[in-house]
Amino acid sequence: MNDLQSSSPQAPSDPLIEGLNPPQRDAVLTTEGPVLMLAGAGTGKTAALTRRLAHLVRSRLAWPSEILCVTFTNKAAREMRERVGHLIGPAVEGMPWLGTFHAIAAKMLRRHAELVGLQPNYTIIDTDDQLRLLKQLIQAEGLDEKRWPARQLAGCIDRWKNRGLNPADLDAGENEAYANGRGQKFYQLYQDRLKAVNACDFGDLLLHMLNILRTNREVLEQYQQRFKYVMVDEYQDTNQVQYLWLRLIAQERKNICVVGDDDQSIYSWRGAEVANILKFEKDFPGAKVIRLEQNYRSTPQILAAASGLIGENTQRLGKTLWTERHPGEQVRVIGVWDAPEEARRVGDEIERLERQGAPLDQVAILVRAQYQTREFEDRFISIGMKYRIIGGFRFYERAEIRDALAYLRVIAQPADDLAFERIYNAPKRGLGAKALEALHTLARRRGIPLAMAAIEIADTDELPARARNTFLSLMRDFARWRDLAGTENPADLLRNVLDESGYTDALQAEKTPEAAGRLENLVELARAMEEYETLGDFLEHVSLVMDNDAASDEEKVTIMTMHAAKGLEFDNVFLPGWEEGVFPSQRAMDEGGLASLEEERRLAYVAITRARRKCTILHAANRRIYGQWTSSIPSRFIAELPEDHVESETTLSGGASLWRAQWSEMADPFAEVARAQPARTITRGPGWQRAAAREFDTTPRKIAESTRSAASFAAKPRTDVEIGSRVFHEKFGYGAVISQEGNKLEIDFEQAGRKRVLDSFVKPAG
DNA sequence: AGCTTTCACGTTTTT
DNA sequence: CGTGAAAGCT
Repeated sequence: MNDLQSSSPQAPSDPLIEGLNPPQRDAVLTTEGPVLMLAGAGTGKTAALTRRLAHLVRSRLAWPSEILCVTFTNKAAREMRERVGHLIGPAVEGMPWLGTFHAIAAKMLRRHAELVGLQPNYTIIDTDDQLRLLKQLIQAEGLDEKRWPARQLAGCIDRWKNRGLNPADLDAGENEAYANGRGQKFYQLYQDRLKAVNACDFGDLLLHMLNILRTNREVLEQYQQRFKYVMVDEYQDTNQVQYLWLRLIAQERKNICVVGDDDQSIYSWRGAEVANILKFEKDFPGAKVIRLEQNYRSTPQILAAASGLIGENTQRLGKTLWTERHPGEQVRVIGVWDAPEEARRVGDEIERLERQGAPLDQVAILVRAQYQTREFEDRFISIGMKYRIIGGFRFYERAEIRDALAYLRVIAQPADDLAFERIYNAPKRGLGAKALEALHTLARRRGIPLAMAAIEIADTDELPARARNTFLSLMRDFARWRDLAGTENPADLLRNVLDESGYTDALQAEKTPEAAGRLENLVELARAMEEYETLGDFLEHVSLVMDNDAASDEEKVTIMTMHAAKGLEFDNVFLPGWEEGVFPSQRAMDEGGLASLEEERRLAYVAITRARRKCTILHAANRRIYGQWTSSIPSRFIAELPEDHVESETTLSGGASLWRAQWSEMADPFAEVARAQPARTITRGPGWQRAAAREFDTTPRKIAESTRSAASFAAKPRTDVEIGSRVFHEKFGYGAVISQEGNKLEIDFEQAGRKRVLDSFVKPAG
């Protein structure tokens, strides 16, 4: 991001530290001993980190293969590799230990698999497989899966693994977390089952390695010797296993440099422990703490707003960000009547930016929850604004891709029952639940994998002959493909498998647009396989490394969650939905109390600091949540923004009085404050703060008349339209009224089709 | 065996 | 309101 930064007068001799500010140089040159680099948002931490790595190699302190460098995401690892490559050239190829925690742990585990009862070609299963497996176990134990959902169990197991706990390590309390004290039992059953099918889940990669390092002195010493230097990015996101794992490896040489920002810790809900960064100095006594506080990204106005907000948090190491950039514009806060207006408003603003020549790929809308994206999507489609939504399904999560991978998994590893179950009847071969049941029974009795049972069942009279023959011929196909895997490259193997299994034919027979898309995806998958030598190589990459942030060449507005935006930056950032209950999220606060509130605040901080030039925050008085119109008051985070750096505006003129009236009906403490304010300002200030301090219940509540929409408060139902009458609507044109409910009309438009609209938007026609 | 209807449920997400 | 997954129906 900021490779070339304004440098201080004295010219450094080493080009690696040229252009770095003093703390950054310090971080690069302090190679020995523990280092904690506290790097605020936009302070050039990646520049410091990559140059430090390059410095270690260039000055011959370590060979590239002697440096362990861990990141959280593949994207970060890729970026790091690329940037280090620019600095040290092809030597970067010799860095096998630069990667994500999971990729590195998986690589280590391949070497020591037998120590935890696995074979080196173990399969890495994803959450989907994990859930299916757990469901089977729950059913097999005769539990009601509704009462004790597999999701819940999966959540428990994940949390235990994140904390480095094996089944035997659970205490009674933990055991209670699932099905009245059967947590441990199910955890154990699950681990046994995984071992039986020679598989690992994501959590296992780290936990198995930790177990190995804990119990095998030679293995531990081997890694302690090898890694002369350890570096960790986004240290505030490490969970307990990762922490323990790092500590074991680094505790001998103590050359560990961690980089992070406690203010940007937003993943505690998936096991990250801010405590790890807070206690680093205790874990590694004598650690040198380096603060990167010069921000190269945002304007002082944006920075001040964000700093003021995060200052409300109590548990922090504390940093003071500063910048040399020009002041810029204040953060703007806009209040609107409802969510559609919010989307309209953002659309208008972006169109204005566009007219001023701002590139659309420098505009982002960051939301708290995925459902908020729809409103913008709808609006942008109707005004023809180019946009892309980040998130949702990843390439390898699509059904057809997973099916294809399942075929490959059974080829590579016949014991992979989960993969077998996925494709034994895909495409449809007339094998159903009872056929699978028979296989399971046989497999269990003989202690063999399903794929093997599918062959042996031919010699029994368990199933109709037709089903037995189908199994047998399928297994003959697999035998042939397995041979093929030895000679052909993975891509061609896949093409053969898809054709010969009938998978391609089945999709072609569908003749739907979706099926066509699926076929394309499969072609794409085969193409992606071209670069891999062996099937095993490919399978490892697909489960750990394959992501698809499809880089689009077109200029589009980006819509994504605040979480997904971490690490990114945009000239213009829009932050909609800043209302109590939405952001901070009600659910988070219900579950985690004050700690969660602080995490939500950190999320707000992350969101604001994504903006380089202009940050616009919006809040709506009404929004539909789960189909129910819900009224909310502005987020407390808005009140926490320092006033001097904020410019407020509301479009609630006529509507505002209604809005306030609505709140006063409910004896809301803010109603008074709101009424006391001039119409064009947002309700905040001392009154707001006081009210907030009293912990008033700010849960969004259902509007009194549940049958009427919130918008119905804006006007009484109209009497000048009736069923069947012809009306005109600004956007949809002419249409006939089908029904009237409150002030909502259902209209059959001549052009736009059937729609539900507010009666205030239509005029009687002719 | 496969399709339809009903019912519950509903952040954030990487590997 | 929409979606997804489990029972019910043909």
